[in-house]
Amino acid sequence: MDKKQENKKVFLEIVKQLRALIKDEGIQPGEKLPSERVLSERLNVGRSSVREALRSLELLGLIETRHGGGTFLSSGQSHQLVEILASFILQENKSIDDVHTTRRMHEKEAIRVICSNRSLRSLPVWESLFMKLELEDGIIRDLLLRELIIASGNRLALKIWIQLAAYSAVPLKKYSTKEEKPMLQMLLKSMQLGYEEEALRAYENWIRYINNSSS
Amino acid sequence: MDKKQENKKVFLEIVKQLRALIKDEGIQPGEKLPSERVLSERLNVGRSSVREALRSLELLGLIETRHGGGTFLSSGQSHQLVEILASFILQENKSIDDVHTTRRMHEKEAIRVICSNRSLRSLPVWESLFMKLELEDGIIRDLLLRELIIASGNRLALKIWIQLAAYSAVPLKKYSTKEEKPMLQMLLKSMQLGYEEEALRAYENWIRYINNSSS
DNA sequence: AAAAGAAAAGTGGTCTGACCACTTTTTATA
DNA sequence: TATAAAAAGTGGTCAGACCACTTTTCTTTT
Repeated sequence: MDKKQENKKVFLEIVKQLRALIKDEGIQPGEKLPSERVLSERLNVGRSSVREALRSLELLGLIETRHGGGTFLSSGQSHQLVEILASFILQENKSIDDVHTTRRMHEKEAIRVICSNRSLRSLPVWESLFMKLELEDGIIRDLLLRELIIASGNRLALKIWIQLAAYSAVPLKKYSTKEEKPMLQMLLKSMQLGYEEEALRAYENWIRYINNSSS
Repeated sequence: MDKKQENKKVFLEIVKQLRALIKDEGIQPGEKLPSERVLSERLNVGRSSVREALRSLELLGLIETRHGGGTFLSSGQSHQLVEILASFILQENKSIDDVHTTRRMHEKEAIRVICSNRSLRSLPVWESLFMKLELEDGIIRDLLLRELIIASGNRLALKIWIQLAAYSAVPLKKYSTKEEKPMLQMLLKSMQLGYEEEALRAYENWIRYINNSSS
């Protein structure tokens, strides 16, 4: 009775073999994969089966496809996944708020992590951003936030954050305004000094400002 | 020069149409979708194209397929996505730590949210869990954590957390031991009273205990 | 010889038809 | 009525064909 339910799913097997091939071949992100016809021959399966596997990986954002050009291992982030999630999983209205909230959670956590770690606090990138704020008119908001996530050292969190950011991106006003400068400076300085509460407060103020100014 | 780069991707168009069809038809989770051949006819595309779209949705866990039986709207959550993430995205060793860290971040954030909201603090589920701790030998650890995430009200965070929890699940010792009881009681009580710092401290202690006892 | 243009080869995108394996439904039989 | 057999329905896979687009190669022109 207790049948083991041998999960056959040949289609998933191809995905697995593709992964092995990529590893064995040492294909790096951005590089080209063998053509569908070659893969079909190499794996001893039909081309349509190969395509079904490739299409799935494409939806996940793991590969990129150029008509007439070839198939490539994805280098950067993708927004396919988030679009699908958006349309299928997140059907309710509240979902957009959730994306926003979750995104902010990652950012706050990154600030906490950085504040509590001395070597992260003294990363040269903060001083660099501080200077940039002083010299230039504004900086790209997401750029600063991405640096925070990167510095926190959690690559999975970065992956997730990129997806969330891609979805909740604000079309207008990507650059910070003059009004934001003191808040951002406060955030960076507090962080460099390890003042967690003040850094978070500055962050909250900033986000509040962004939300109000965009509405 | 500023070409809009009209994203054509016919393959994604089919996914979109499938979604519309599901909505229009009012197909509920667990129910059957039209057959591939019918879909092919209905959407005016080849069967192979339909399959490519379906395979992608299957990999995402949004549909389930039974050989000879049909295609069904997925009811519960799936673990395909997490497996793919595990094998493709999370290749490094550090990645397991990242999953753990990210998961804990979600849990901590949930605690913060609950503590800072009066109606969430006074949810009957906490008292119920408190009682259960008193009466029974132990409770399922993830059960309590899931309640936290659910209560925090962020459905996206819940989705993500479920995936992370599925991946980082500890095989042994799913149930809490006697030693954990005071920590959990402390966590619940602090939370009910809105003592954020104490709740977080209790949580940290508990997690630390779990990590030590499982290693 | 170098540059420009044209042809060829390579590659993904899609469709059709066929056959197999499995499940569900219908029909025929005991 | 119950059981068994046949049929229909459905997903799984493959092969071939054609199209659209890109890259490479070759030819022509300057």
